[in-house]
Amino acid sequence: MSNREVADLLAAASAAYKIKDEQKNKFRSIAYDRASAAIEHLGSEVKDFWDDGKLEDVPGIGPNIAKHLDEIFKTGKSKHFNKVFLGVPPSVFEFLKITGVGPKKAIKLAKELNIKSSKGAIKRLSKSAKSGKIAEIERFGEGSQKVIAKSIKEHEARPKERMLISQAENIARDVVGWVSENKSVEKIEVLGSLRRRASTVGDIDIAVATKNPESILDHFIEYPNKTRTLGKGPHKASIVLPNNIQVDLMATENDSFGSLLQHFTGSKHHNIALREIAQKKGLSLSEYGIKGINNLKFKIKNFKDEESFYKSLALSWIPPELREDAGEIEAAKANKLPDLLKLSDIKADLQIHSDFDIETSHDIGDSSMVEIAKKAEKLGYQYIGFTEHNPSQRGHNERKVIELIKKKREAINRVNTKIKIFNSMEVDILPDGKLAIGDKALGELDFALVSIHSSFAQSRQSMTARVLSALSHPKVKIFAHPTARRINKREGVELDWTKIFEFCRENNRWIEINAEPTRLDLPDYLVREAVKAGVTLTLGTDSHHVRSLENMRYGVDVARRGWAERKDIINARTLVEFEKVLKGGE
DNA sequence: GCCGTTTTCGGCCCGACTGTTTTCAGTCG
Repeated sequence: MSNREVADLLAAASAAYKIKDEQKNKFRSIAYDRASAAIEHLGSEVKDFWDDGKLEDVPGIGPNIAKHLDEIFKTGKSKHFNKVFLGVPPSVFEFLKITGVGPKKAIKLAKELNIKSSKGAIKRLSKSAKSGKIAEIERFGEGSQKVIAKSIKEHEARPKERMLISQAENIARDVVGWVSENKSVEKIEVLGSLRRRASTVGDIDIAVATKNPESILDHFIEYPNKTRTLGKGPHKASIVLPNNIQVDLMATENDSFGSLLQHFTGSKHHNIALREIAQKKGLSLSEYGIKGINNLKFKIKNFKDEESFYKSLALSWIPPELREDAGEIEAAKANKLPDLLKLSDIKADLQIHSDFDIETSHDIGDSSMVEIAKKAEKLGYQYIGFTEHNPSQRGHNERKVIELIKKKREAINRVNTKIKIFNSMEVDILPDGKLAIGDKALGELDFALVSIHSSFAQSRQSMTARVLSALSHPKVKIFAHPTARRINKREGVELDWTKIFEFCRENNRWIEINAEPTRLDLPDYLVREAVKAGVTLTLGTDSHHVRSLENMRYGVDVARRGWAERKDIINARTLVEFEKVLKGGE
């Protein structure tokens, strides 16, 4: 069972408790919700925790939930959950997928409309909305009926998919441009997961400092590209853009903008953890500031910036990338936050494809070596690696491959540049773990990257053996886009990361953080594990065009979210240092 | 059902917005 499936199961149990218990035991429902969220945000597989008998190490999972999950992992069934779901029509869990419908409304709809089966439940609900039956239900009405009909349409049109960070940036830039046309904007910032630099973004959150929130919100909901307005109050409004993209805007006075930044940046779990800390100190936290819980004389305290906000809780300022309630609050308390990698630390790009025709069966780049070298100089790099794909296996014996590599070296030598260019190559890891070019050809390279481009579905065990076999060759230094995932398109391969990380640490192999926005691979949660394991990482843009060299910042985002510091990154080292490691390696 | 730097019992984050009523429950972030 995947983390997603376990999280869904626990969330369904939470909903079932809400329906059955009424107010009697609402904290049990909350506990299941928290356990569900904990697993959803868990870095590693919850099944691995179970394998090690450490389910209760997951915060939010206690003896009871652990016992129930144990039964599921062992037998695939659970008497407990069957009992929890008993008496709740399966249609309810379909209805919960619709925005605006929670457990209470879902059960009412199921009962009053007599829709019990999950099969076709949403279709039948849609019919009931059209025939006006929903409006007849007590405490529903014409308004609710309309909203439900609209939400069903959106649900059916496109299941909500998270955007790539690069897409979200573009959309946010447009909306910010529009809102900024209003003259009462004093400050405007994009917050939420985009500010935390998450690899994918769900909703776009924008905060505005202003003396006139009403005028801002009125202007905001007139955004020309919107498909509808979800809601609008005195401080907040939400609109929907094409492809079901939601944009939330919140406006406040300048003197509490710091609190607003903090609140709207999240993450939700980070904020909840902060509020729990505040509560123990007799304080209450909100987007408006901090106030006393039982002390009416204690006036709300405003914060102009985030530093003073965190300081008032005896915490050092926490970089947004770390705000996931994954240990950053404890580290801030102990003044032990990492000194995160910065874009300006990067001295090289170690995955670039030029237009040199290496006669590969994969794709080649669009830009010349000269263009790329010039751009790299502009970015302040000291060295780069050209890593075109290996020549196609068909029609190239080793002699021909060597010829091509030599020809490429001559081309590199003709580039007039101050930076050092390494003659490298991205070599396929074949299904059996062998490399796509021979030993002598590999010997001609300065170093090689290896990566998986076929047979993605191998078992964890054989995939791990396959990769370790490829990494064992002395010329291989980099394991590129290691999970081979394509965001929203292809899941990553299964690997025993503990073994991979250990091998790389012991044998001086570097694991890539591929900065291409559709990959961002190694993913942030595995970067965190790699850093903990003492593995050295490398950043590469996988550029096939000169302008993609700018994507390096997305790779830096991922590194930062994985708590990586300058010392963890090979291409944050100077050329002299890099060459020393390259030689000393093997 | 979970959890502990005042607790193994007694708490459990905070506020906005909507629709339906007329003071609030439900949902969301």
